[in-house]
Amino acid sequence: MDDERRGRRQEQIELAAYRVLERKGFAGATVQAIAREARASNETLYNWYGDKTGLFHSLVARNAQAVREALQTRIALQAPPLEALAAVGPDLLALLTHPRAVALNRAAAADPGGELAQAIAQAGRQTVGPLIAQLLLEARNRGELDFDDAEAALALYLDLLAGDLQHRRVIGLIPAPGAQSCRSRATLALARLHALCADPATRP
Amino acid sequence: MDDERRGRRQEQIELAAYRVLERKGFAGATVQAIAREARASNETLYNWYGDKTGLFHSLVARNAQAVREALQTRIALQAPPLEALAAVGPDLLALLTHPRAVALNRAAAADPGGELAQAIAQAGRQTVGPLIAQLLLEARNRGELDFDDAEAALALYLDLLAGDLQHRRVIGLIPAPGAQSCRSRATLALARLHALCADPATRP
DNA sequence: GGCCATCCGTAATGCCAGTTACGGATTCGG
DNA sequence: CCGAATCCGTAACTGGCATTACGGATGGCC
Repeated sequence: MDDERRGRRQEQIELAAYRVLERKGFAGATVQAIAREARASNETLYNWYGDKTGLFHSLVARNAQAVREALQTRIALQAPPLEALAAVGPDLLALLTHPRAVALNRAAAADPGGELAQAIAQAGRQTVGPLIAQLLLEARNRGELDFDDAEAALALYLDLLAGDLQHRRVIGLIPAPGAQSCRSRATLALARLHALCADPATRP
Repeated sequence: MDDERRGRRQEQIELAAYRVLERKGFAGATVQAIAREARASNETLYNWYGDKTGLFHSLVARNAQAVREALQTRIALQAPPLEALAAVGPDLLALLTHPRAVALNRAAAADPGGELAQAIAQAGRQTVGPLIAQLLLEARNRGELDFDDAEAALALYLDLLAGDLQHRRVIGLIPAPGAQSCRSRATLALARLHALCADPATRP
């Protein structure tokens, strides 16, 4: 089997794994259940991923890649940074609260070894953070936003955008917000970021 | 065994359970491990709590009670509501990110039945929400804060205070913030809430 | 075509955890 | 004091899961 065929087969397997994970949760996402859903054998999965943790590592990485591409695609459609941020905010919120992301975060919370958390942290540093921070810096360069510390500005924006929604999704307290809810929350977050940046006492 | 003795014994058992949960995580907090730590027998635990989920239900409830009492004690020491809020903010943030709260939230994330999530939600409705909302309403009554919707004001305050800290704690991305960090974050959250309430465009 | 590597479907192995059961010790109530 | 209930420490039972193994089918290479 050449690399391309194997890549396609792995995608099939990993999409099957997401389905099982979202339907049955981490406890129900046994290697047997995933193998059955993917019509693959245990042996193949262990040969290709090493062990169960290795398989979940790949699930985290693939999802992060998908998130990054979705955000980059949305950002590429807009020229001014604040317009891009206004456009990408709802998308980002929807992705953060999506059943797949929630299921992966739940797996990390349940993972005794802490490895999935590491994988999620690493993926986040290459995904959401830099993209949004770049937009914030460009807006500052154009004099449209004022802040001293880009990291703090990014953190404030995410607090206003998502707040504790991810937490409540992961614990299972709320359903995913709808598209309208994501839009209005993102709009309000941007307005509030703008207002707080304008005042030296509250500026990040 | 009379009720009072049994109550004291149950507290011992539940404190032992917290220790095991915080040390070993949900996967490691087996009924056997908890029984050993508490020097109790399986049979007693099953007689008193029904099953493992029942035991964890009690852990959630006991922690919520402790949180409520800690907040009420802190609030009772202050007279004006904004001063009370300034005093209770750091405490609240420390409690939300405390290893015990994190361990219980992790258990809820890992719990396939969703029952612990329900217990946590129920506890939250009787704990943090009403206490803080009461302070916000009193501040509004004194003309010190302006908002249209108390629920939205409460949500904004919590977003500014805790943001995604709980989420990152539960997933295992960050250690608990120190006391100084809780204080400065709580102070900034209150200043930002004040600023956003003063502007009709950003007011909750 | 033949040989080898790999994948699939299935079975087997070993370990673990939730739960129940048991004998002896302790406590409680009459 | 005696009998019953309950707790403690320990063992047993059952089922499930991660992982490994196996026979047959498939695909690739010479």
